Amino acid sequence: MQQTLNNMQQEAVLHNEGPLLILAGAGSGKTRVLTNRVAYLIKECGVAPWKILAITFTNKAADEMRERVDRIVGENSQDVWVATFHSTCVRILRRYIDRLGYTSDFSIYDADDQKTLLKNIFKSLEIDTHMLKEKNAMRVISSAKDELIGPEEFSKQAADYRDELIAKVYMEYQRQMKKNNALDFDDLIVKTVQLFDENEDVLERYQEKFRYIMVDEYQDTNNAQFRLIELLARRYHNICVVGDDDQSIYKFRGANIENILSFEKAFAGAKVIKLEQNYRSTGNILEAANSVIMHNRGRKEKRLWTGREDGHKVRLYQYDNAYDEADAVIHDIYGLCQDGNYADYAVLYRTNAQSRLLEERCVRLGIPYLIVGGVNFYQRKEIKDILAYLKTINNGLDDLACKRIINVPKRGIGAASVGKTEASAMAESISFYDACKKSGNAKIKDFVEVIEEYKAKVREGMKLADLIDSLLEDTGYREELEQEGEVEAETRIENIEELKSKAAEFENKYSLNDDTEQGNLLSEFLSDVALVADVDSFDESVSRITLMTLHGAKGLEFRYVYMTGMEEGLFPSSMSINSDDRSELEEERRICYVGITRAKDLLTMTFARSRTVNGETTWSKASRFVDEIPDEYLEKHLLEKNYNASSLYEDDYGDLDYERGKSQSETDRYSKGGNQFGGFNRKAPSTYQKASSVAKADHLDYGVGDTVIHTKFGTGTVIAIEEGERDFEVTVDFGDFGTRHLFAAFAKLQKI
DNA sequence: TCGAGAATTGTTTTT
DNA sequence: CAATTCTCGA
Repeated sequence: MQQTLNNMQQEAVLHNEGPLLILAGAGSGKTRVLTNRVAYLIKECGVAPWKILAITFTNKAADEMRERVDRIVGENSQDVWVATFHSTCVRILRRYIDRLGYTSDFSIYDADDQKTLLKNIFKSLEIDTHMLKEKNAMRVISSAKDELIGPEEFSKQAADYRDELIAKVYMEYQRQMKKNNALDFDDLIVKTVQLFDENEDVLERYQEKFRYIMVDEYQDTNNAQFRLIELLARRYHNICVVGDDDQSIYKFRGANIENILSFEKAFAGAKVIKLEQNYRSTGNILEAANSVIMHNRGRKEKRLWTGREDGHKVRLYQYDNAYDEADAVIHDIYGLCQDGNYADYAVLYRTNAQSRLLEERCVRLGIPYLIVGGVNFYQRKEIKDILAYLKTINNGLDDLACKRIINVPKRGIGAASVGKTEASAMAESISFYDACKKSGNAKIKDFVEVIEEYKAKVREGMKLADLIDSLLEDTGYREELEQEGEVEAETRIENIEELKSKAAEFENKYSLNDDTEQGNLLSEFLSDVALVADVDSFDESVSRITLMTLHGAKGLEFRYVYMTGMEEGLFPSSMSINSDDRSELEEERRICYVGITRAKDLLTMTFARSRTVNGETTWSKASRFVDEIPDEYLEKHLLEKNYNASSLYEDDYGDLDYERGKSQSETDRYSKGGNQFGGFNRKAPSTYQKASSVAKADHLDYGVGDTVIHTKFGTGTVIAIEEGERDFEVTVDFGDFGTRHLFAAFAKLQKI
C-alpha cells in the first residue's frame, strides 16, 4: 500500500461535511480512505469519537477498521461506533424494542430456525409443499422485508393465488416470531426502521449521536438498509458512503445498485469522488479484470489503472475432469510455494460444493488449508443445542429453542407429549415453555425444573463457561455424546469446549466495556454469536491455503489466486444463462470481476471438460468470461483435443499425458476407502515447478513396514517410501481411511 | 418412542 | 451423489 494518499483519496478525506459518495474501484485503498477520514475528523476537526458511526458489511471488516483507526488515532478511538448493519440494529433494539412490543431479551433466528418455523406454519395452514416450497416462501418473504413491505401490504399487493398463499404464511410467520419474541436477520433492519419511524424521540437521539456516518461496501445495501441510514443522516447530512457498482454481488439478497444513483437524489448536493488507481494488482491482472467487466452495460463508466508492473500473464489451464483440476491446482501451489507461506494462496470457486475435491487433495498431500464458508461453527448441531438451552433460559418465549432441546438429550419426551403441551399452550395462548410449567407430565416437570434452576444460576451471576459446563453434566448431554462414541463425539466435545472459551472471552470483554447501550450478558452473548459469519474468524496470519467461494473473497486480497471451475453452466451458472433477465448474467460477471481483482501477483484460472454435478457427469466448455479476456493477457494451457459430443464413446483419452485407469468409472470413484482416486501417479502437470528442498528432511525416522500415526488419519502402516526431488513421498495404509500418498514434510508422521 | 432403511429432493451466492 | 426427510416395525 502506498505511503501517502493520492489526490483523489486526499480529497475524500478532507471533505468532512455534507454528503459524499466515493466510487472506489477494487484495490483503490478505500479502507485507507475511510480510516484516514475518521482520524481526520477526530484529530483535525475536533469531532468527538462517539459521534462517529462506521458501518461495514462483515464483523471482520469492522474489526479490521477498528484496528486501523486505533493505530492512527490511538486513545479514545474505541468510542467510535464501528459495526455491521445487523449488530448496529441489535444494539439499538436491545435498548428500545419494548416500544414495538418485544422485550429486550429477544432471540435472533438464523436460516435454520426460520425454516423450522416455516415448516410448522405450513403444517398448521395445511399447505401442500408441492404447491409452494418453504424455501421459496422464505425467499419471497425475505425480499419483501428488504423492501420494507410488511405482511399487510404484501397481502394487498398479492397478484395471484400463490402470492395470497405466501401472504398468509408471511402474516402467520410474523405473528409467531412476535409470539416467540424473536427476530430474523431481516427483521433486525426492518424493526429498527419501524422504531425510528414511529418514535421521533428515539430517532432524534441517534441522529444526534451519529453526527458523522460512514458506510462501507455501499453497493451491497438493500432498500431497508438504505432507508435506515437515510433516516439517521437526514438531520446533519454528514454521510459518506463508499462503494463500487462493479462489485455489487448480493442482488439475490436485495442489494440494489440503484442505491448508488438514489444517493445523489436523497442527499442533494452530494459530492462524488472516483478512485480509479489500483494499488493491488499487476497490469495483466487488472487488464483482464477491465476487459471482463467492460461487457456489462449497467455500470458507471470507469477504468482502473495501476502503477505496478505488467507481471506474469493470467494463466489459463484446462483439465479433463474436476479431479485433475483439483489435483493440479493443489500441486501447483505446493510447487510454487517455496517459502512455505501458504497464506498467500487462495483457491476460489462459485459454489461451496466444489470445495470437497480441493479439500481432499489438500488432506492427501498434507498441505494446510482452511475452508471458509459452508457450515458455520455456530450452526453445528451440538452448538445449536447448547445455544437453544441458553435461549430457553434467557427468553422463555422462544418456543423454537425450547422445543429443540426438550428431548435433547433423550428424556423420553416424544412427539406425542410435545404435541399435547403445544395444544395446551395454544388453547391458553401462552408460550410453550409456560405450558411445560403447567404440564402434569413428570418428565416434562423434570425438564422445567432444570431450566428454572439455571435461570436462578444466571441471576446469581454464574459465569457463562461454568454455566455451559454444568449444563453439560446436569442434563446428561455430555454423557449421551460420549456413549455415541468415538471420533464423532470427540470433535463435538471439542466444539463445545471451543464455545466455552468463546463465552469466557466474551464475558471478559463484556465486563471491561462500560457502554451504556449494553443489556444483559446472556442476551448480548447470544446475539453476538448469532451475527457471526464464517469469514469473520478467517485469520490470514496462519500459513494455510484459503478455500472459499468467490462471494466469500470479497474485500480480501491474496498474492496468488486460483479461480477454479471456469465453465459455462457453473460460472456463469446455468440459472443465469437461462434467465431472460440479462442482469443476472451481469451479476455473474461482477462476481468474476471481484474474483480477478483479489489477485495481487498471479492469477490462475482453471476449468475442466467434465465434472460431476448432482451425481451426474456434465461436460462443459470454458466460461464466456475467459473468452472475454484478450489473448495478450493470457497464457493458455489447453488440452490438445477438444471434447465434442460425437466422441463421447470413443477412446478420448489416448492423447493425454497420463493413464486413465480402467476401473475408474464415474460411479466407483466415490466408493469409500482405498486409493481409488486416479491420476495421482501421472506425470506432474507442466506447472509443477522444479522442486527445491526447503522442507525436505535428510532422512526419515521410519521405514517401510513401520506403524506411524497421522493427525487426521490415525495409525497406519508404511507401504512404500519414494525419495522425490523435493521431499520423500510416503505411501501409508491407514485402514479405514485407505491408502494415502503423503509428502513427509507436511504429513508429520510419527513412528509408534 | 425411536431407530434403521427408504424415499425424496436439490444447487448459486450469505449478513 | 449426499443430505435431509419420511415411514414403518419393534
